[in-house]
Amino acid sequence: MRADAARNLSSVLRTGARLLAEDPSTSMAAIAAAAGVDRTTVHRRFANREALLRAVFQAKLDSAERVLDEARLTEAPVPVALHRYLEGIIPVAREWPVDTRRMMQKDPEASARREAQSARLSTFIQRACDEGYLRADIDAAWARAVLDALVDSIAHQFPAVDPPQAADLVADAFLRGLGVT
Amino acid sequence: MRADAARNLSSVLRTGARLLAEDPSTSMAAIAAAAGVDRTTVHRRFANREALLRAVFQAKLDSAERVLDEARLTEAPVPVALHRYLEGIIPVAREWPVDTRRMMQKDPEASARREAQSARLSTFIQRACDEGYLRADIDAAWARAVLDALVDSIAHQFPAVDPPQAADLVADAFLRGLGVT
DNA sequence: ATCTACTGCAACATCAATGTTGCATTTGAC
DNA sequence: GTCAAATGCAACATTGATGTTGCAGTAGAT
Repeated sequence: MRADAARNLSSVLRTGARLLAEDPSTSMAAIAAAAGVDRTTVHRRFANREALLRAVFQAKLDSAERVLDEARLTEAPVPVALHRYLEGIIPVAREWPVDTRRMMQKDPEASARREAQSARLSTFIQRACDEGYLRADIDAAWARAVLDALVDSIAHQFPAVDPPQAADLVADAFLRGLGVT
Repeated sequence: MRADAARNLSSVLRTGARLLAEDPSTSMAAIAAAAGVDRTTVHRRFANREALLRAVFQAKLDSAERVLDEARLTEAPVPVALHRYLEGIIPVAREWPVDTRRMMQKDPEASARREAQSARLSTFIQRACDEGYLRADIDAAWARAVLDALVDSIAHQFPAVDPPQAADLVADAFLRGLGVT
C-alpha cells in the first residue's frame, strides 16, 4: 500500500496543478474526482487546502531547482547555459502550470525559495549583459521579464512543440530581440 | 443621484478588475468594501457574480476595441500601426488586468467578441509577415503569442514605464526578435 | 419643498466548500 | 494466512460566500 499511497499522492498533485492552473478556485472535491480518489483521502493526506497548494508549489520548486542546477548558469557559456535552462524549464512549466508568483503569497517559505531561484536566473541574465550577449541599452529586469514571458508562452500556448524546438524558438527570439546580433 | 450611481458603478468595475486580477476568487464583499460601497448595493446593480464579471469583461473589450479601431491595423503601415496599437493597448491592459482568456469561458458572447478582436490582431500579424517585416520562417501564431506576452509583461510588471516608452520597448524587442532587421 | 432614486444597514435564507469521524473493505507486506 | 496501512463511503458540523428583503436616511432633479 506504500506504493499505492505514493502513486495516489503524486496523481493528486499533478491533477491538482493542472486544474488549479485553469481555475485557481477549483474545489478539493473536483481535484479528488479528477485524480480518481475519494475526497476524504485527499483530506487525510493534506490537512488543509493550503497544505495541498504548498505541496504543489514545493513539487514545482523542486523540479525548477534541479533544472537550475543542471543548467550550470554560472559556469557554462551563456548560450549553452541558456539553451540547457530552457530545454529543462519548459517541461517543468508544462507539468506544473500553476502560477507561482500569484498563488504563493501566503506561503513565506515557498516565496523565499522562489525568490532565491529567481535571483539565480537574474544573475545569469546580468552575466549575459556583462559579457555582451545583450545590447548595452537593455535593462536587465526587462530582459528577465521577456525571457519569462517567452517561456510561459511557448510552454502553455504551444504544448505540441517539443522541448528542444521550443528552446530554440525562445532562445532565438530572446537573443535576436535583445541581443547584439 | 444618477451621477452618483454611475460613478459608483464605474468604481466597482475598476476596483473589481484590480482585485480579481490578483485573486480571481475575491469575494463580492471584498470588492464592495474596496470600492467603498455596501455589499447589497453591488448586488442591486449586478444580479449575479457572473454579471459583475461580464460587466468587467465588457468594459475591457470596449476599450480594446476602440484601440483596435484607432490603430488602423489594415490601412496604416505596419510599424506605425504596431506602435499605435501598443501605445493604446498597454494602458487598457493596465486598467483592466483581468485575464480574459481564462475568465471568460462561461460567457459565450464575450468569448465571441474576444475571438473577433483576436482575429483582427492575427490578421495584422499575418500582414506583417507577408510584407516582410517578420522573417519568413517565423510562425504567425508564435509571433502573435510573443507580442501578447511582451505586452502583458510590460503592462503588469513594469507599471512605472509610461505607454510611449513601453510601446518602444515592446516594438523593438518584437521586431528585432522576429523581424529581418 | 417635494418627489424620486439611490444608498447603507440589518437580518435572513441558501448553498457550496471544507474538514472530521466511524466503519467496512481492500491490498500489499510479512 | 495474518496484520497493518490505506481507501471508499456515508454522515455530520462548520464556515464563508451568495443573494434577498425591508426600512430608514440622503441627495439630486423638478
